[in-house]
Amino acid sequence: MHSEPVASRSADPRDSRDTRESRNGTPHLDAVSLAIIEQLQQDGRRPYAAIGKAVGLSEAAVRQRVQKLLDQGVMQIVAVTDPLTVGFRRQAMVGVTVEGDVESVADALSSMGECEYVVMTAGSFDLMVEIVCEDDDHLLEVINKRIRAVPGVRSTESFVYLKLKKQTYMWGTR
Amino acid sequence: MHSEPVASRSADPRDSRDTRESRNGTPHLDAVSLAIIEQLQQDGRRPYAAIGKAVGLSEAAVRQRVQKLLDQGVMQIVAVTDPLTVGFRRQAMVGVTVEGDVESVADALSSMGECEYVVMTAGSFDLMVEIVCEDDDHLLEVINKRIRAVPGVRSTESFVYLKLKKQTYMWGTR
DNA sequence: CCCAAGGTTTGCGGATTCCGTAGCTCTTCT
DNA sequence: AGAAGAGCTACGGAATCCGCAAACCTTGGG
Repeated sequence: MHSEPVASRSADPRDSRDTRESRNGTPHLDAVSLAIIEQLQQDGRRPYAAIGKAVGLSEAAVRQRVQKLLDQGVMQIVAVTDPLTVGFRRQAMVGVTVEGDVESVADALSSMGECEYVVMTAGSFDLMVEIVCEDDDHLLEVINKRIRAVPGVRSTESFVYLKLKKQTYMWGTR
Repeated sequence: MHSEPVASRSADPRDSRDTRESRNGTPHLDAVSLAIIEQLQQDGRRPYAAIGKAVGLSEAAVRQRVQKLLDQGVMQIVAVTDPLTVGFRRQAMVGVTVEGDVESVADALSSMGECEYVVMTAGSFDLMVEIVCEDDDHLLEVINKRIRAVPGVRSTESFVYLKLKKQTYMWGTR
């Protein structure tokens, strides 16, 4: 592995101090924080000292930045698995079309524990929702009783998962 | 927080030794390993000793189990973010219909770096693929040039992401 | 120009955690 | 019964984590 600091690309030191907020309210991330995230995408348990060496920062500075990123909700460090491997036998992606306010419907779906992933989209669906369930009965209940009962939901189309082929979080390392 | 061991529900000690393989080749997970995963879904950096206290195992045993889960590919511990927050301006879910062998198409798509998530489904699409790109040009190229060029791809439909509303990995804690 | 204020980084020392390993137990196979 | 293998515990040394005070840098007045 290279010991060359990843962030050395950004010659301008002001990059490291830019904390402006972008239009959607999410904090602006400088090159160093991106490099830290990239390290943790490769291994969420990598020691702070090793990250510091890679990005050109002290151990304590990395620790404080990581803590802030977690506090701000920009990043989370978690274990991820294929739910099918871990006993959740039925999963589905559900496309939802909405009449009226899309965001309020999205909020309603987000509040359901079975909805792991909710995203607003452009196209023939207004929302895409990933559902994780115990079994067929559970999945049926969530889709037909709960989701379709939300005011504003016009229609849904379901895509039941057969097999997860790929799941990565490596986009930082391209 | 409770100090009561989570796994104490499973009274039968044989549960802890069951390492049979299920039909699809993925290892069987006992109640203790599930409890460990659940702990790491809450906080991927939680110390082994704390996990051990929660699941009723020694620190070393937890460490060995975690290492094995990682080696087997059952679980990965990583940082996750909303890519839109981190400079990837265009994402999309793409539904793909296939003629011929679906799995070989899935493998081809999985080999593309921009495809973060590939799943085989039942329904009007054979595959759902999540794409992460830098900008519109990049997204256009991936969908129209690369994905549609894969032998066996009959058609695609794209759903460009407007806003990520929810993203969790907490199904273990329901 | 100078200084105060706020935020970030660094450099510690102590507490905690990580890590390899040896020994024990239990199960399985011959 | 004995051997082999898997999993767990105990334990000590190395590495890491963590809180804190001092130093540093930038900004905005006065």
